[in-house]
Amino acid sequence: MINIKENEKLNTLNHSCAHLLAHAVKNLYPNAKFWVGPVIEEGFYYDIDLDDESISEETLEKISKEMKKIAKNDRLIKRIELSKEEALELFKDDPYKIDLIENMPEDEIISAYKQDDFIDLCRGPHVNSTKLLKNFKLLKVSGAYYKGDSNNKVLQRIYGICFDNPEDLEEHLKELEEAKERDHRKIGKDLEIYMTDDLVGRGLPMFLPNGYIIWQELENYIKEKERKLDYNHVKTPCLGNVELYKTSGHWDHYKDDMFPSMKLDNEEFVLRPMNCPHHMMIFKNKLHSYKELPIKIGEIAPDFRYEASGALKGIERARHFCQNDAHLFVTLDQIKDQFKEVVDLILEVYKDFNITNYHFELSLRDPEDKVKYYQDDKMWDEAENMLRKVLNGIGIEYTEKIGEAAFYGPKLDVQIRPAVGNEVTLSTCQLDFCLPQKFDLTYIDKDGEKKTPVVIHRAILGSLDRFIAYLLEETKGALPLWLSPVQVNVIPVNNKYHLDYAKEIYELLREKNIRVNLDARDEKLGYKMRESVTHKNPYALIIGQNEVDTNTISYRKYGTDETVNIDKNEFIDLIKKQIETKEF
RNA sequence: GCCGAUUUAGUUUAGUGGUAAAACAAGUCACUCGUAAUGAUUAGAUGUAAGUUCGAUUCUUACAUUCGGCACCA
Repeated sequence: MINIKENEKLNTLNHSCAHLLAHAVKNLYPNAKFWVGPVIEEGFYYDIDLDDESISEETLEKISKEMKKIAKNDRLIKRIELSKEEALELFKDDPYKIDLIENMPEDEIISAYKQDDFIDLCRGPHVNSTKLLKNFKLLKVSGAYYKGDSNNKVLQRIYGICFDNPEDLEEHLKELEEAKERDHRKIGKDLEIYMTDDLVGRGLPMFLPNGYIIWQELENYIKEKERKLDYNHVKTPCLGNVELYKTSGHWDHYKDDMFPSMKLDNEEFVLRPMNCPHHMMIFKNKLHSYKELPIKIGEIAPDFRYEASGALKGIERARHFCQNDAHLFVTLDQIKDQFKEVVDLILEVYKDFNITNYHFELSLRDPEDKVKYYQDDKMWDEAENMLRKVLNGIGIEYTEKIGEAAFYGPKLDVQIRPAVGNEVTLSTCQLDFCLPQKFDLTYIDKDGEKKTPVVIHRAILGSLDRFIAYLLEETKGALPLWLSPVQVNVIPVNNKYHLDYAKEIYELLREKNIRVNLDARDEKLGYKMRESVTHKNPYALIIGQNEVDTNTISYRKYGTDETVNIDKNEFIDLIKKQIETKEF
């Protein structure tokens, strides 16, 4: 997908198109006031204040027509330079522009661009005529909070994109349509991976047999990796006493995002939103020597969060999800190695799944934010610097994000972009000096003194739910053999003559623990082949007279159209090997 | 949660202020078939609750769902 922002030519074009949009809106809504209209990766948008009026998708058509009309008239786009004082005078009726201008440095030369009678404050640059702005499309309209703050007024945001020729525009629109086909919500429904139901509840997806096979394979896969690294897996309850979360600090920070508490007898419980406190208590269950550290406690743990209704998205973000969670209890000296071990594990897993389209973000606190973050500057500086050092040592590229840290510590996040929508975090690794203190965790050091361990929180597959969403989108539902719900689909050519032999093959594969389906329906081969392909079964076995006569099988691999005739056992060896190596 | 849209059969979609149309899937029957759809046939639907109306699936309102964004994301 093209990145408009980073393409110099298209960036300018889209920027000018945003002005064209504003111009058209001004013509149609003389009272409209304009906030900002930046270029983004996906094109451009403009935030507009229409008082109490809001723009519907129908209105978008009208605006689009008006834009075309202006563009056709070939207006010159002229740059005007102003002093701050002049700018304030020129835009005196527009509080949004005043806001922008007032935040500019005193001596800056302020520029504005004029086309016809429409003038807008802008740094530029722009194309020099509106006639170049022909190949655009207004994509969507939405509300957006002024300055991104949900306490502020909602402005109307219109998104669009502009190209310099109609072919590219059409190509882009086609790509957007194709992305919808890749959406895990569509694939998840088509391939019966998961379902939802209003009666069960909003944001509570249920994994169907196909989905749960993928789930179990992933669970086995990651647990095996973790066992090799001396993780110990535990199983803890999905709810906990409110006091547990008051102790950790989560209650103060997140109580509104948790399912409300339940009071019973003399206790008050909540469904747990994360697992750290439970694992802290497991560490605390007995006295530890420095010799035991690092202690690694892992769990495939179900969590519950009362996500805002607008945030829900299939199995990518739901109100119930299952984390591939672990907490590493380490000494100060071990942080570096253990953190590196986690990052290496992430990289190894990504290689196994052929995940290449991701980037690292180092999420730091915002030192100005005295509410969200646990207040201990020394602790934070120490943790953040240590992370930087480790990351630079490993030599991975990352971008620093201020104000994105957890309340208890900085973290390294791995971000990926789903088929539709915003970037999401897939994996995370967090450094925490805070919770061990709050829970008063200790170990006995070499010198016989009690010391507080440091905790590394980490999730490699993130949540299994989200990871499956990602896999479905990346593979378009054509999962690798080892993850496929049905690995081999056996199709007799003619039930009357070939069903017995097909059954024999079916049983043989089943005995070898291969997930096999026998399509014994009284249908034509073509019909059953078609279904095998639309269900994205990795292998279709064709069993007809040739195969019966020679005691062989014929297979067709998904994505190819050639049929291979092969000995039964040879075929079993072939796919067994593919499954074992987890070929992707 | 906010702004906007959305909701018709198991699924995908059509349509209407007066009997709701189709495809696929499902059932039955016939066909006995070599690599993406054999034919016939049967059954199956207007999210919920109010309102307007002689009459509402269609219009209005509320609620719910889903979608596109915004905000949020331990």
